[in-house]
Amino acid sequence: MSETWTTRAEATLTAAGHKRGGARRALLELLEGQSCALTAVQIEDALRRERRRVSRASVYRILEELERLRLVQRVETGQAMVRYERLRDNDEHHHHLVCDSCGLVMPFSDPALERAIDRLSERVPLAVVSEHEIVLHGSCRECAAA
Amino acid sequence: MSETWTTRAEATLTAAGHKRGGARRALLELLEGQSCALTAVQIEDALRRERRRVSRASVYRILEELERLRLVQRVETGQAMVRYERLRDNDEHHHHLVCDSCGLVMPFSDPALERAIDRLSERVPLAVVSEHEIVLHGSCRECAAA
DNA sequence: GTTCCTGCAAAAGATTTGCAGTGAC
DNA sequence: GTCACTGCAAATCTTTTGCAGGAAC
Repeated sequence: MSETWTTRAEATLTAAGHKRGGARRALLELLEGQSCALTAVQIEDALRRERRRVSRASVYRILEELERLRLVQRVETGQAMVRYERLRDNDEHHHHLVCDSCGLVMPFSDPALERAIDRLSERVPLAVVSEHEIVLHGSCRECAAA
Repeated sequence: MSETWTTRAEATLTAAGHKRGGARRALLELLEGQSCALTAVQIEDALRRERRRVSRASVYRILEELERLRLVQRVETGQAMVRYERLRDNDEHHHHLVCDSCGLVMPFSDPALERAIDRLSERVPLAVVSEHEIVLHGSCRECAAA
């Protein structure tokens, strides 16, 4: 990738008529470095740890706008809180495994599954399929051993 | 199917040490007849329409217990409210399509996709995969035409 | 100077819990 | 008689909104 996600995000935001802001900048940089989805509270805590305190309201407002611009994707894992992660290019697109005992969330990806979804998307009673989300629930190795 | 889901559910509940109760009975019968997932509020409203008023607290408590006993499955569609539906046999197992414009939720099923998930489940870093959930987002035909 | 950005506090929703009375076994 | 079931009201928790001051352009 010749440009980072953050760079692209800032360009998209500018094109959409947004000005720059410190809170949003901090949030973009945080999301850039994440390998998997975080909740709003986790994001707030992570930023606080970096001494870049951002109010919860701003976290939600920024995430909402990033989602609208298709820069961020919501992930629902059945844990009462929505998670967010940056929308990835196809080649690093992933889905999620959830351990229902301890709440651990892990990413996974599977080309065969993506192909099955792509083929399916043509045959389904939606005019447009813009996104898909797959979550596998179960027990992680640690919890299963316990 | 030689026994209904409701019959099986009541047997499971009895085996788990539960007594009978009117609210739960009404809820089981309602879920039996549904073709797709409902929110707790929709369940409460549907029961009220049948003159079988059940308090919201009971709806949630009953659904929670039914989920624990694997009689009901939660479905998250990114609409701020969790949906619930009875857990179906493999041959009527389905997933969900969501129209992000109007909120319509529709079921779909696809054997090829299920096979891909089954194969995948063997290779994934979870000791046990108990369930999976697939949601496709997009625009329904009506919203896309408008 | 105008419009966007942000934090704070309050509000809004969905879901859960405490308690007291009723009902099943 | 005991323990489960239920409704009501209150509490909890996540997410959203209103407002006022500050910053970007």
